[in-house]
Amino acid sequence: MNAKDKKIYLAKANVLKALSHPTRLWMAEQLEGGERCVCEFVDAVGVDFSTVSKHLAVLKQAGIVEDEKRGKKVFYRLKVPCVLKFMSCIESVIGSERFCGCP
Amino acid sequence: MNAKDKKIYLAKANVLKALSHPTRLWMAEQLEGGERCVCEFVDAVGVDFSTVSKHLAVLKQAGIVEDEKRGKKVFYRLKVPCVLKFMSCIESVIGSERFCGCP
DNA sequence: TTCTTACTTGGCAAAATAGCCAAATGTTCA
DNA sequence: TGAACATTTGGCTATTTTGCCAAGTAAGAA
Repeated sequence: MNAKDKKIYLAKANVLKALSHPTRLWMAEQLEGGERCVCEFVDAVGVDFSTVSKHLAVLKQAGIVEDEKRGKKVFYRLKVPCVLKFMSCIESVIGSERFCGCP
Repeated sequence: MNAKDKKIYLAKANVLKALSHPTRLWMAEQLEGGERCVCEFVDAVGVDFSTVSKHLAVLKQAGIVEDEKRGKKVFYRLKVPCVLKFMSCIESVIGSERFCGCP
């Protein structure tokens, strides 16, 4: 790995890192169904408004989502929808680890 | 998000988290070309032996790679190759952020 | 203009992560 | 057996991440 490679892999890893939090991943998947405002996520996720806002900022900074203010609300939508295409594969990984909902 | 959803998204996020480090992502991609022993990574990455070993342990714990000891060496290989299928998409994300090698 | 709604930002403490060093383990070779 | 090699583990510190609270901003309503 030379310096240029390091930069590229750092950039790629940052995109993955943005998706590697349960709340952020869940929100990104919700956006597959179309744009949502911040308040909708706050209601559904059950954490502080500021926490949701910061999570969305991470996804935005990574280039995964974009936002638009309309009136009092800010709507977020997927900028690069393919980012969730590989979820069936991720599911097969956790499947291979015999993940289940059991206690 | 109920308790079961939380568990599932935590598990999925863990797989992504395992890949969200430049060194681990690079190593996972190298494994697409076939198995490698730890020492090969140490030489290429330029970081401590113990650090490489710990990174590989993270990938293993996530279910992405598996290892096999043969003689003195431990070989790692991809357990779920599809995990890297979405890299072209990740590249399009960093492309959309106008990522380049420039300073 | 003031109030309320819908956010974002700054600050902080707790927890997790990264990478180094030193020590321990397991395997082959002399 | 003992030395050398390949790797893992434990321990430590520096850095990053997370999530809450409080304060700040922007837009529409009264």
